[in-house]
Amino acid sequence: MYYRAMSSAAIVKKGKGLRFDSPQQEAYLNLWRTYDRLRLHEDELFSRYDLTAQQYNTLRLLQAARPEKVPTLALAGRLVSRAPDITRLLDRLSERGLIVRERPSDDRRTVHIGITDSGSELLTAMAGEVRACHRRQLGHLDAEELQQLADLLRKARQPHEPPGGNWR
Amino acid sequence: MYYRAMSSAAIVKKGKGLRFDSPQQEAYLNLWRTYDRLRLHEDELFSRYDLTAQQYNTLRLLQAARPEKVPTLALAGRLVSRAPDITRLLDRLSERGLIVRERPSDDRRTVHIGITDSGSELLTAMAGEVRACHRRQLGHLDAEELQQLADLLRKARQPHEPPGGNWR
DNA sequence: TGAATTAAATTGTCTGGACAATTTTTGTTT
DNA sequence: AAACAAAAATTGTCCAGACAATTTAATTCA
Repeated sequence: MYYRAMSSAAIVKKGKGLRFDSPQQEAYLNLWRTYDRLRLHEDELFSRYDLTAQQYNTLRLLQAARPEKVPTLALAGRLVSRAPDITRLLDRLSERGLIVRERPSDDRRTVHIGITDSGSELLTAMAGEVRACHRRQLGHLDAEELQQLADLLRKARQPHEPPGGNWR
Repeated sequence: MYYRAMSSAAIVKKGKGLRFDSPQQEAYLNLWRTYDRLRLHEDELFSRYDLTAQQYNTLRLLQAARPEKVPTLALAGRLVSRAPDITRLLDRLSERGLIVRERPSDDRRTVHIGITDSGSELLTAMAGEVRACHRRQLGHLDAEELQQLADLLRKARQPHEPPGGNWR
């Protein structure tokens, strides 16, 4: 009786810190906050190279696909974060000579994207700093914790991945 | 010898899926992707009420502080995501009558923010849907997994929290 | 074959986020 | 007390994200 009458907010209450309405909300807000905090490190690094995290990620995917080229839509599907603005993102990389676009004659609807030598060299030049950044972000967790975290995160988003997704 | 000569990328390689340069990168990219996927649910809900997640979070914090009012800077520090634009965020909420601003006469530098009845009513009206949203996001994890996830996330960001932070 | 449908990318437009610079008020120092 | 420094908020400006609408090309099918 008492329990049923209790507001749901009370369930997670203990001590006198911040409260959450449910364990799901607690997990989600922690996810948000943690992402936001760790992102600051990446942003600082990438902005020194005039890149956004999304742009770097794009270059990284193109590098992994090399020497193949990747259709725009396939690329968009593999990006970490949704990209309704993929065309202009590619415009910016293209203007700097980091990628090339090419319309195949057999299907002129699609555009295939490849990384240029200049793009590859940029990634190589950044590699050390990127690794150092990830160590600053999460170097204080041991191998088992990192594994657990990655596994839990995969499980958390698993129902929300599109059916034929390349993530997973 | 062989191990040292191996490229760091190879360490995480196995099978033929996507590769990561390091366990830290793997964890971080999973964090990013998972946040991005789960965020879509919230965004859909909040946008139906013409709110951003950040705005909703602001109202939620003000509600929790009620009937106290909260100085702008203290509010900014408790928000999930960094808010360099706090003034205009509050402008938008204020124009809709969801919050009130007040300049205390003893320190006219600060502005104290409070939620209005109208703001409270909005939160109440949304409460059910918000809970349902969180269940859709993470309802497939059991209590132990949610706890583990939240704990790991807290530990992951712990070195990156500001010293006197209200988050933690 | 020609019309309708679908696929893929691009463009227009608005809003919010980032960051530097500025204003207003208070505190401090000699 | 005047000058300077610090705190808090606001404003200006630029850029990326969201989302709808449009264009271009390929496929289907009647």
